[in-house]
Amino acid sequence: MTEPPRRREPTTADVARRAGVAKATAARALGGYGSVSPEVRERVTAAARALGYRPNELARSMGTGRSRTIGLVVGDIENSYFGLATRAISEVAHAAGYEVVLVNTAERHADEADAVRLLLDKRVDGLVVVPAASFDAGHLRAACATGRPVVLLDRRRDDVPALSVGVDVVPAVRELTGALLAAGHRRIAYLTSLEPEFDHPDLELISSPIADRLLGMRQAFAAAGVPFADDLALFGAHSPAATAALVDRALEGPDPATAVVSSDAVIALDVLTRLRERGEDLPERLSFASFDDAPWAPLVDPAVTAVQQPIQQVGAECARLLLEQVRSPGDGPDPGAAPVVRSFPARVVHRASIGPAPGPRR
Amino acid sequence: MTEPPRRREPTTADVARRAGVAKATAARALGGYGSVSPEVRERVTAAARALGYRPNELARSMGTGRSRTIGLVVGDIENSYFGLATRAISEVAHAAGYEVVLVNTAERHADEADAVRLLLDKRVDGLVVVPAASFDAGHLRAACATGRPVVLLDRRRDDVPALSVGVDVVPAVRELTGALLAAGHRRIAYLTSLEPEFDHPDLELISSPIADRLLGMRQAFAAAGVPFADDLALFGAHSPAATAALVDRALEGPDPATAVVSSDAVIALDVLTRLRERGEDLPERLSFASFDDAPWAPLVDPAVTAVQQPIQQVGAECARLLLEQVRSPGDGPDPGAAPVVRSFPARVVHRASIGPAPGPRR
DNA sequence: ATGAAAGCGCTAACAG
DNA sequence: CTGTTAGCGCTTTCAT
Repeated sequence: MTEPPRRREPTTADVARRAGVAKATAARALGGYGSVSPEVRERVTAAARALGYRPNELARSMGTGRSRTIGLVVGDIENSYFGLATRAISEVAHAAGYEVVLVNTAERHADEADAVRLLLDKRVDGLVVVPAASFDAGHLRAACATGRPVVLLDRRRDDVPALSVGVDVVPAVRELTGALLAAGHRRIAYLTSLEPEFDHPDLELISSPIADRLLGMRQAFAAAGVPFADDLALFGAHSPAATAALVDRALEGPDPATAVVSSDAVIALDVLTRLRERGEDLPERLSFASFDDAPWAPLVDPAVTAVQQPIQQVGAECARLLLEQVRSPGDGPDPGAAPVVRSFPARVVHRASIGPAPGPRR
Repeated sequence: MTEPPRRREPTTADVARRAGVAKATAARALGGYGSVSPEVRERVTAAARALGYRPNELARSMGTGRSRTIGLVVGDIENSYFGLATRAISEVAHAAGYEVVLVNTAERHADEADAVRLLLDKRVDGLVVVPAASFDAGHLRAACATGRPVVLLDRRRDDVPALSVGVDVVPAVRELTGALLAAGHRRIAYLTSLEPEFDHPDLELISSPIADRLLGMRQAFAAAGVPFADDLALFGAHSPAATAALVDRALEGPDPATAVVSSDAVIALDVLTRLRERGEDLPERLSFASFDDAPWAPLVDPAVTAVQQPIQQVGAECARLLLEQVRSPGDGPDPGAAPVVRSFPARVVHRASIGPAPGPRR
């Protein structure tokens, strides 16, 4: 039934021999370049089929210098936010005949740098990176310097000459915060998984999405003429336990939060779990909202108000822009020019988890 | 600051010239094989650093015949079940110095076949595939025939000489179904996204996980001496609308279901949404359970009883077995031998969504 | 349109 | 230990 497993895979030379033509001719017919007479092409493809020939893409890439592969470096695929982005990117890439090499860095900067280097060594034609929070972007600048296109996903870096595609959350955050302020909340906690070491004046550089969220909150407070106290901007929600501790911190002490906002859907789950454990009354005595409108948000009790971010559009656009550059080399942004940023607007989905601020507790 | 962007990337030859040694010597020092005197090695690495040399992995792979890359073909990464598997696989692979090329097939058989072929053409060292439901596994057999190791994830195929790693759900399904039967349920609906065309005697071949679920249910019914009516095994829950329609079908008619079980967490969300819309009383008048214990399962109301599947372990083991074969070529299973299967047990997490079967409705 | 031959950047086999 | 010489399988001149 099955043909005897050949030790050596057939090459263009084998096909050429069998078809009685020169190696180059066979290669042309097989590779679909140059020109071959219909008759010869037919003979060659027949020989190829008979031999079970398959092109060696490695060799092909070596000759052409293009691998039809793009690299994707993400902090955490199991966060469905990035899962959706990954899906959109690979969809677009695949439609254009490109493959995606995925590297998960667990948000570790060193792994990210290694990944970028290795992908470049593997000669990917372009790179999509979700940069982990870090002061150092040398690896990204180095990547750009190779001349291969790089696109930043979800996070901007002013110090990297690459375009970036993300979500414009500021207006949505303003709206959300405004709604909370209008409901009488003054003490609003914000939880992010970002490490406390990054709670730093250069936050905009280190993690633009977090900076944007904080910026939107500040703007809303300012518009309402309410002083913004950033003692409730809580960093380090990277695990259920850590998040629980931060929730406790927000809800205890002399001037506790009356509303909690989580920076993504993963944290939201941990926050909600902790709030249940504490027996908090939502939305009567405590309000809650989350970034990322997860599919379960409408189903929990109370249904969670969320900032919905069009991450699939972001991913798709990212891939499109990258492939555009991949196809027209030298078209990348000048290392000197201002970084180009494209963003898609987020919107607030109002649900039941926000209520009027309660009177003093107990 | 930044060195002027070189048009041509430096090669071993450039490094060799600058270090005043032969190309092969430089290559040895850089590639970490053969033997070089410490002194020469130092000189070479210095030259490499000065030139900003980076190895061309493509060329390296071409010479060695190994790409240190494995292919991963999955139906749907945005389903966090496979997202977790992907994460585990890439973790293990990465730790072993392997990269992962990911292809999403949207469960389309043709895309899967193309992906497998293309990955082999790109000379991946091995392949992890979650085979989409299909009668035809020719592409997988062809992959095995190349001699490169292939491991099947989550789904078995008796007609493919590859090992497979999955979840043993049968005992858990028996337990879950037994619990429902003990609670008095007789009409239990099961919803799967598998297309109705696959509701076929060869289900075991087409999609072993679905076959297993049905098998476990049948066993539990048999053990309870209750006839199993498979008119409630509902296929085609591939979209919110389709799922809603199936829920309606299960809950209407002369002999409606009193319990619903969904085949995965994505479907669970759609089912719950529809049940809300219909105003069903859970768990008083209707019971519900799901495969995949999603993180939100404890948070919805009522908390969802679920079959928890150790997909991360499965993914990790899959990668381990694959890499083991990758490293010892010729160690793969004989095409003739019985396929090797490794599986990890699922367990039932009992929560509030299952209650006693109600009396007649209305 | 086809053939011959020269690379792509590296590894590998063989001398010295 | 180091240099020389071939490849790996394909693309790409350059002739013819």
